[in-house]
Amino acid sequence: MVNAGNAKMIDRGNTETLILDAAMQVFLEKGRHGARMQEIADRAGINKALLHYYFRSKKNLYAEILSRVFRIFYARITEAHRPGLPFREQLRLFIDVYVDMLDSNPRIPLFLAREMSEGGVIVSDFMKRFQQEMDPAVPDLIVSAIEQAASRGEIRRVDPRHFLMSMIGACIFFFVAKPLVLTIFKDSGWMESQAFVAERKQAVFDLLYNGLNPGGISS
Amino acid sequence: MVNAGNAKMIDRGNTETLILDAAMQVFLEKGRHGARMQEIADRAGINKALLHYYFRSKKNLYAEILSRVFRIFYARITEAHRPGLPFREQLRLFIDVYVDMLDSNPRIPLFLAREMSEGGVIVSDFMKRFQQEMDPAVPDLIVSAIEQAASRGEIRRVDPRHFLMSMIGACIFFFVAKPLVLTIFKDSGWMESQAFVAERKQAVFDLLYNGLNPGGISS
DNA sequence: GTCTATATCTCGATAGAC
DNA sequence: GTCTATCGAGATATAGAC
Repeated sequence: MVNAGNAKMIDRGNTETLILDAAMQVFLEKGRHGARMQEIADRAGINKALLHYYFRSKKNLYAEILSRVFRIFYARITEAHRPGLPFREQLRLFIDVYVDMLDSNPRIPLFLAREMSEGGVIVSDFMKRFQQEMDPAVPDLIVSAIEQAASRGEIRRVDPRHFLMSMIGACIFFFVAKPLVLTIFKDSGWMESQAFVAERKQAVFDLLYNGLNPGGISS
Repeated sequence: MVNAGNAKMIDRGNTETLILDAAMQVFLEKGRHGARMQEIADRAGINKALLHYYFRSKKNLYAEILSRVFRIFYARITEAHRPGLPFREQLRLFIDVYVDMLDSNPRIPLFLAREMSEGGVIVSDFMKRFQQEMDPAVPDLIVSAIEQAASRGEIRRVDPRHFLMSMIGACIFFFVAKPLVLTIFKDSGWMESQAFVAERKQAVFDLLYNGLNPGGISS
């Protein structure tokens, strides 16, 4: 029997990976409380008992997934930083990478939002750890990029922290509130179109970079 | 016994109101699935059975609360529209009212975000109904305010829909991601301070209004 | 209308065979 | 390691007295 190991070839790698993949799907869709261990087992093609064999509890499994999601999230952001770039291009790159990530993982921001609404302690813990391990941390890099650009006179002087919050908010909002936004602008075809994401990026970039124009208005 | 009615005076109004108030608190804190009927009953000072007497099921009660929250949300936005104002002041007023609302109801955006992550169908339905009932609807008012300002040359020409998304995102982000943001900028005192909200409003206004500057850059 | 008591059900977790 | 069968906690919902 040459094909004796066939069944095993389907779960390339081990059962643990199967579980993690299934758990990620379900937790992303249903959230921490909405997710059902039964459904995770089903999607992994195993049974509930095995879940508890590998991960002691649902809580453990969830923490594992949260860590995974956060790592994806954080890794992508890190890629978006190119130290040598002029701020203009740095900003464009950041928005590009960030929005693309959201577009190909549309459940991540919702997942994190749900986590936030339950206190956000776990995510904040990961963030703290990442900030310590990776030195300098990503937010600090962005902050200093803004400060340097202001010193060079490329942009006006702003509080980098406020700018960061505004930028991320502008990038993320659509993906969190999509159903609502779709209702508001009845023209559903627009937002579903291939061109929309590119358009969105451009609009955000224009607004923000223009907003940093040193020849700007006094408030 | 002159005071025979004393007990009733505590629940000013009827039991239904007591329940709704308690339910709103609990649902806002714990969300649809995290909320417990027992806790709602406790906070209302009654027992579980009575909840089901007034509202047939938890789902019903939740829908009632969702409607309530959305009405608050929508009503505040409506107030922020003054047709005659120059766009600059209109924008400032909008940000002011919106951020104030978020600041005094910090759980609302998280609550709505959670709802979104479960599909957002109910909220979208409310939105649809509101848009039909109130004519013209709030989003349309803002959109046309932007278009008129562009026609007058007060601001550059932008897609009002994109601007709206960016603006709301910039206003709302901090309130949704607060725990995470607090971790990122370790300086906790800053964000807890009395001045922070005013500072945040100003930063968003500056960035956005500057971003609409007609003498802006080409992208 | 309001209460106590309880039915019914769902789900996470465990026991124990293989 | 993986399965079947089941326990037990905790939740919504209902029955029925007052």
